[in-house]
Amino acid sequence: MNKKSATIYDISNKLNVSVATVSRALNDHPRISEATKELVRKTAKEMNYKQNNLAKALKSGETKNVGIIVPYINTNFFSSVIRGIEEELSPLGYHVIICQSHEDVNIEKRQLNTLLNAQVDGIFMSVSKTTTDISHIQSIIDTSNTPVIFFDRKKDISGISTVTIDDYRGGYMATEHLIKEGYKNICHFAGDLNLEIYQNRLNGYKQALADHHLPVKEDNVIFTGSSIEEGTEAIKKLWSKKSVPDAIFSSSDFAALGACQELKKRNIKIPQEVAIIGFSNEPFTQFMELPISSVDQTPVLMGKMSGQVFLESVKENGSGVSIEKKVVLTPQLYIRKSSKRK
Amino acid sequence: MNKKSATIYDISNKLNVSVATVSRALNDHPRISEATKELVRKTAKEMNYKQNNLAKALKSGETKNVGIIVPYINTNFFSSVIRGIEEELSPLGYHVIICQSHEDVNIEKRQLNTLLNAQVDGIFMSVSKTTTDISHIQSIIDTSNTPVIFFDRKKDISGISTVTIDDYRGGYMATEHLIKEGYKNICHFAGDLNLEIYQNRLNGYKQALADHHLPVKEDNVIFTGSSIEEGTEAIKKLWSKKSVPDAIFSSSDFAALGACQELKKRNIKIPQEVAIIGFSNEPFTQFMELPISSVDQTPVLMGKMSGQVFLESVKENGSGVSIEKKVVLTPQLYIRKSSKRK
DNA sequence: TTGTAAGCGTTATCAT
DNA sequence: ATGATAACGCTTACAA
Repeated sequence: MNKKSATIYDISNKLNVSVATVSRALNDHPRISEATKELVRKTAKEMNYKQNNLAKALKSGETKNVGIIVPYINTNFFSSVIRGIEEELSPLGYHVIICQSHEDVNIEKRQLNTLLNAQVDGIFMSVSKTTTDISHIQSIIDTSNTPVIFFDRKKDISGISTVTIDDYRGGYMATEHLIKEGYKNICHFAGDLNLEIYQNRLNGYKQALADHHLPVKEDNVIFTGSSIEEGTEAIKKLWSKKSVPDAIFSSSDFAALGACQELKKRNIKIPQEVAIIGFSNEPFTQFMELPISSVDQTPVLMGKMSGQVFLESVKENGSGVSIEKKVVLTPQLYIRKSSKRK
Repeated sequence: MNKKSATIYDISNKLNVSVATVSRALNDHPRISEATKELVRKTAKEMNYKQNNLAKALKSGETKNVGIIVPYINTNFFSSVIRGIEEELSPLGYHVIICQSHEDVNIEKRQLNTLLNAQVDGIFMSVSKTTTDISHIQSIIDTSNTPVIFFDRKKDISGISTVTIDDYRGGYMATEHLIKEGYKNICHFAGDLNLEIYQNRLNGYKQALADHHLPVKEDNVIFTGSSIEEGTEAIKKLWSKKSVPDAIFSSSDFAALGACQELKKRNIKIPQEVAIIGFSNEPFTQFMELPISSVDQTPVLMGKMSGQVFLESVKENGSGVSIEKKVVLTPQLYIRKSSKRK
């Protein structure tokens, strides 16, 4: 059995018509008689003909593939964004290629090149924590027509569209919620300020305090990563001081979880003595015996919007113009037991 | 600025050498002088030459893309398997294309065709719950050389390699653990028996009971899906009967969680009155205030092994032979508070 | 060591 | 309505 699939030449030979006719018939070209169309389609099916997309792509320049670069794929947030992109683009015949940067700017750089090399029609990315120099991304804009779309973790590069949530507002909402519940000495677990998202959450936190005439103490801002351990460490550090906070707004759900665990160990009651609210609305936050309040980033929607922005820029590319889009989604506050005193 | 990227013809023109020489120089062909190689490489860089992989793929028949079909991407298990595959294959220049079947055999069928159409070098898949008829998969084997690898949720098709965990053993281990902790009336939340994995877990459960001379009661097997709600429903059903179980082995962590919540509502103490153990070792199981025991499926390893099996079959394809591989991984028991009475 | 030219499977531009 | 042929960008057997 020969597993090499049939080409339009094979059909052309069998039917004694030219390849051009076969190609046109298969593409439902208007100036081909219905009779030959029918005949070609029939024999194509008989011969188990499969169109070679590679050849088509080589001609058209479109691969119908898009690339996505994320730090890691197996977190709820990123896999949900990917799901959104896939669901938006798949019905239009696009395929989604996934790459992980492992939070390493050098890998990110390599993945970017390899995607470009794979001739993708567009690239979606969330930059790594170690991405400070952005020349590798800038150069894509300068040297290729491949549209790049940042989602969530963006950098300011002219010509690149972005889809983000309003992290400032998320920080503001979370903090204001704590204030309204009567907490007065609210501290913040801040993330890596190299990323705008963490800067914005921090700024939202500060502004909410200021707007409600509460002092903004630099001592109340603890820099932590996104791990459980760093959450417990932060509590140890805070509780070694003279004055302890009565609420925590953490920019990471995992750090919030670590804080919960450490507070429990110290027999400190949540939310009576200390309130906690996290960020990302990771699935586990709602499953806990003491469910943790959190700010949802609507990741699937973020993916879908990113897909739409890409489609628009593909359309524009044809018409010569290219407009930079900035989509900002509204975060959703999920208030649970960990921050409800009233 | 012209963003159309340079080809080997452009280099060939500029240097007054043939395209063949350029191609060979770029591919480090042994019979090209070091001088010209150097020259070609230099000007290639200057002209910002990027190899067109499409053209290369059209010639070679290899796209260096592989496809993955999973029910959903945004669960810990599947995204972790994907991560494993990506990490194994990415260093060899492969790209990973993701598709979701949404547990629908018709979508699965379409995705399969579209991947084949995209000329992927291999396909990894975990079949959907609704996949009973497998002719669409069988036909790939018959009509193409594209290797297919099943992971986790497999079907018995000759010629297809599989990477799974020993679900039978997983079920046996979990049940035996409960028995050794002194539980005697153990029930099982079984999944959709259309999938082998759930059949095997059920069989492992039954055998463990039999081996320890405990009665296997059909009443103690409740069929549930993988949701929290179905877990709570199962408890309601069980506790409406005259005799209630003192332990639950759930084939799903989510159903186990639902059970925990419902038992707690009824003031039934875990693990004193009832023990619970789940399956999959979802992240949330360890974060809970009452951590749930579970059986880990080593998903990242499963992905890596799948990648290796694929690489082997690519190698074999060249040599004409094709050996069907069956990799079976050992599940890991994670014993936590929810099932420790002693 | 380097050049010529065919071929991978399509689509599109001319003709007819 | 259909055919001949060039082109997409690359690799490679055959020549020189």
